[in-house]
Amino acid sequence: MKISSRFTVAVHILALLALEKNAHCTSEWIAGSVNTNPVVVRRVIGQLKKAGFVQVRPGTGGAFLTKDTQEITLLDIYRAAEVVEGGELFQIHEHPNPKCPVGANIQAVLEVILLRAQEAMENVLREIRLHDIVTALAQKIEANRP
Amino acid sequence: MKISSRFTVAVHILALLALEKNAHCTSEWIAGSVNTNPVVVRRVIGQLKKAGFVQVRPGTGGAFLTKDTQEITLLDIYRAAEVVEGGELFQIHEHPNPKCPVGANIQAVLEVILLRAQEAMENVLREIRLHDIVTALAQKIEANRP
DNA sequence: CATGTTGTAACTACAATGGTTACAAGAGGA
DNA sequence: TCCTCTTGTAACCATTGTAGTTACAACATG
Repeated sequence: MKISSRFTVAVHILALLALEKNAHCTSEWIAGSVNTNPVVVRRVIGQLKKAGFVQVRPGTGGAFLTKDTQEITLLDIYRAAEVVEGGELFQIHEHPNPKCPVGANIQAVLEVILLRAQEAMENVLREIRLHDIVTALAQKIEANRP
Repeated sequence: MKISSRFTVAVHILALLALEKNAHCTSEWIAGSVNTNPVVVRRVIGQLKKAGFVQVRPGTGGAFLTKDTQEITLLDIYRAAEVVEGGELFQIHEHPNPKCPVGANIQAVLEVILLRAQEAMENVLREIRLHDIVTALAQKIEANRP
């Protein structure tokens, strides 16, 4: 099972808000860029609000960033999107037989190793900031200009 | 969504085969240690067979390792268990709007970063061998002896 | 030949995902 | 004031993966 696309959708949304500061970023408009349903966008934005990354103008609508793009790492977004329950990437099979020497100890042995693997992945995400994404996007956009 | 416990079940099974070389390791017996259904065990063993890590005695039954525990890394087992389709950990949302500058470029930008994160995780798994698991288990078993 | 095991199919229950419709509530403009 | 637009949320749906279960033909060995 892959990590839910909620994460990359969240990154997409935040990058959009950063690059289109002056647009009226409604869920409908954002959904047009992501190519999904406005409600899906609102759900993700709800999580980004909870994380304190964005706000939404009441009534008239439109989301905007409330943090500097340097202050948001991909790991922050990953956590905000809640794509892995409890933050634990690996699922260790539960209730192995405690009367079997292997069953009694396998969990403890695996736990430390798999946590290390998870942290290695998260450390890469921690090193990337929204600012880096936006910069890379701006470069590509510039390069593709006719 | 977490990574399927098929992976840790596979590690459990292989460790069991390594530590209990002389036992008659039927799917029923293994299932007793993992605490699951024999058919679940047979399915995982089927994948481990495909990967060339084990064989099963025809007729009489019982699985056994066909590789040295030093030759099997956790990454090998992870791949054999096929816990993430296509080997790609992150799912990038498909078909963003190519007419939007962000939509047209976000996939390319994310792809390289997320692949890097995935590889960091896999590199940790690659460093651990079944032998290390078995050694750690043996130590814990010894320590817990009354 | 009887026994025990495997491999596989088929079915189930359950959960997460992503999409969709619907609608009350709120803010601002005409 | 009323109309319009947007949001937040609930509810529902189809799809998919997971993990467990039953059932059974095929097969080797004692």
